[in-house]
Amino acid sequence: MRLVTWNVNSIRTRLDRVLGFLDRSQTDVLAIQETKCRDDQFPTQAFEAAGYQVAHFGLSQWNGVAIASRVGLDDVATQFPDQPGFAKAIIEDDMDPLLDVVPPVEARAIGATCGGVRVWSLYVPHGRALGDPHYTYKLAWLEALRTAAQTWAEPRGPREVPQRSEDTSWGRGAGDAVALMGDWNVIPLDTDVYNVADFAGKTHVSPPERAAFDAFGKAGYTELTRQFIPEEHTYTYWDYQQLSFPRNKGLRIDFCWASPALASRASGALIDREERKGKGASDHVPVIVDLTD
DNA sequence: ATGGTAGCTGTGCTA
Repeated sequence: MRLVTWNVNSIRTRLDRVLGFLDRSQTDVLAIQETKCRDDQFPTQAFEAAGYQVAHFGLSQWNGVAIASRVGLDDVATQFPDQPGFAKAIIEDDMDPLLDVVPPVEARAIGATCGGVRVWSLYVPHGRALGDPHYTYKLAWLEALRTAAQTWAEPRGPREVPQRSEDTSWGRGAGDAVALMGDWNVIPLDTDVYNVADFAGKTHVSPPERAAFDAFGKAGYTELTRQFIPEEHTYTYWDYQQLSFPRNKGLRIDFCWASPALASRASGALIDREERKGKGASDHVPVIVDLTD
């Protein structure tokens, strides 16, 4: 089975390129970020015509996440447990604080079960600047996700031991097969950026962000693209500005953390750098993970 | 020389 994550930077602008990719890539499940539209604006029919079921969560022109699958799509969730919201949105949306003091959850996470794998399409908050409220939000968001992910990876209780011999998942000794895929907006290693000195004092490389990212590893997850693509200066994103792609001034910020039950099935990973070329490219490229059946 | 790109029901915000 082939899983892919891709920040498309507007699904409506990128629809032809996304459908073209699906047509030639043998993708079974595509986790999409930054659809930049509401649910009623999402091109569901185009995906269905291509043979994919699709679930989308979008509230405005910002963020927006989706999962497209040709191996089933069940039990859709549009937020993870205790996912923080962002307080600034209360002010901007002119909501009555007496009626709703809880910051609204943004459209940054969607989960669905596809072909037996619990897939999450995740768009981690950017952070904007060290000390910005959005930076605090980013760290809280990652911590809440890690807490939830840890429970998903735990071995299941005795009552959930499968009774049917053909269900081999229990034999792997771990919980659900979970794929946490998306744009993590964290540069985990100094060698994941063209020149780390340019990021001094900025987001994406700060020790708290890197610790929040590495915490998934401490929770038992494996980052599959690192496992199969250890080469330094291998990027998944290039800014639109200043000829970043021709100059290969990129960042590695799109990843797939796999629970133990999923990691044991991983057979390879690819970063489709070709998708950054030509007119109308997203600033991110598809990141591909392959699993044995 | 403080620019530059792209997308969004946008005259600014987000990345």
